Amino acid sequence: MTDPGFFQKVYDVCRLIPEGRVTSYGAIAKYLGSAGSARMVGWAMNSSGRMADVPAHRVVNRNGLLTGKSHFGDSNAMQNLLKAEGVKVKDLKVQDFEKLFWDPMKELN
DNA sequence: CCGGTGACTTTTG
DNA sequence: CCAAAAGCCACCG
Repeated sequence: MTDPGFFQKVYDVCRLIPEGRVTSYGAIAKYLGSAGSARMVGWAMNSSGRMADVPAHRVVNRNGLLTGKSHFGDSNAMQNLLKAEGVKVKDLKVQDFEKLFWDPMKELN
């Protein structure tokens, strides 16, 4: 709390993602000031389930591809969650990704 | 302090 | 077009 690490920030940003919107690991990493540590963002999500309930399904890779779906348990879980929020997903890929892309740098400033 | 690790990203072959 | 490698950096033991 007094010493928020990278992970803690990642959780916070993920929870700030509005429904029906998505973002990329790199964007979050960049927002945190550590561009290039995109992998750490994904890794943080891996622990997120144990430390905090984070909508990791709103975070996808740079192509809008649901790369992390494998960690949800079922391949359809992540895709299903996004669809439930109004995000169109096809073949584990976000449709209109550019339109639904939520940039913390821009939105949160 | 050091090494392993990883849900990324980009470049090369 | 598909496959592989490297660069990247923070957390954990």
